[in-house]
Amino acid sequence: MDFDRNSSSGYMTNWAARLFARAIDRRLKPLGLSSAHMPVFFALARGHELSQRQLVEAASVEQPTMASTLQRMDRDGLLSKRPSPEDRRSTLYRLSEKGLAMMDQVRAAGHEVNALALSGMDEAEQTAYLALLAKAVGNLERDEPAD
Amino acid sequence: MDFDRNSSSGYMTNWAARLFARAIDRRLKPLGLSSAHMPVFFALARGHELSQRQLVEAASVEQPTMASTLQRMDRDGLLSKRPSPEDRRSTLYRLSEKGLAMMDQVRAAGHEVNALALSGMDEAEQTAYLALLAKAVGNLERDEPAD
DNA sequence: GCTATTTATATAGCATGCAATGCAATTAGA
DNA sequence: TCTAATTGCATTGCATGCTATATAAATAGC
Repeated sequence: MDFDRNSSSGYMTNWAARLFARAIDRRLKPLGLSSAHMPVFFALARGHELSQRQLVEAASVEQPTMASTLQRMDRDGLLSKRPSPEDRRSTLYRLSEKGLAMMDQVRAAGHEVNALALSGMDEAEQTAYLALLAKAVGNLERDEPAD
Repeated sequence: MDFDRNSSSGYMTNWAARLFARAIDRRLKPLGLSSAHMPVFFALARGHELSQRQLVEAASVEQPTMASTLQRMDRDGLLSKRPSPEDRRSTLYRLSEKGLAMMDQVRAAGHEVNALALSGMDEAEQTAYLALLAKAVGNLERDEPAD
């Protein structure tokens, strides 16, 4: 029996994730933004100020990934930084005026794509979709090497 | 109301997909393989010979993505190529002996990670997981620009 | 048969993500 | 207080994925 991609949860999850990212990217591209910026935007909503470490937690990506995302966002004028007054190793990040001005559109793109992806599912199915993903995430996290 | 990542289907799908890939990569790394190789392996199972175009279809990635995946696999001795006798633009790919010898382990890694991710779900939930992903994929594909 | 279109692939350039490593500042333990 | 461990971050190097573009071969329309 061959491996049928449509019966592989890993393959289907990966495929859906790439389509999600592309759908977001098409909508945010006119703003010079992309899907990787979204967790940073939401974490820094309403003027919140966070360290790189806190942003790593918020986005569940590895530290070097967040480091380069922040570098690009800073390069593009989306962020404002200052050294942490508490810890000389650490930098605190906020959204710049330019970044804050894009928040509504970022939020709208997220809602639009989520709604599109879930269209045709009833309330129970949408809830199940999130619950099953959360279950898979929990299962797979137990396979991750200890922190 | 803030954006809660656990309530965003896009965020959760992306997160699960990254965990899937990492779980696969940890298992295949000793073989010098990774998750991106899997759809190529399965498409070329049992000595099947396919063009780049057919592999693009099988993996649902864009053509330049498949081109560089095949380049790396060829570099690593996993493939055997020959010009298509039918079409002078096209190259046909097969798994090399070395590649074929890894097939069982690739398959095992796939099954193991799928089983892990779905553990704790009953039969109906596992079916629902795949069906809901398929639904989301279908919805998001309708958002893709015309081919 | 000749031109226009389509198709198969290649390439450039970039973003995103990872593991591995190194360094400096902080904290814990004796 | 002094050393050892931990923590926060930067950097390197690479794979994977995308869009945009180019080129050659094949096909279609006339």
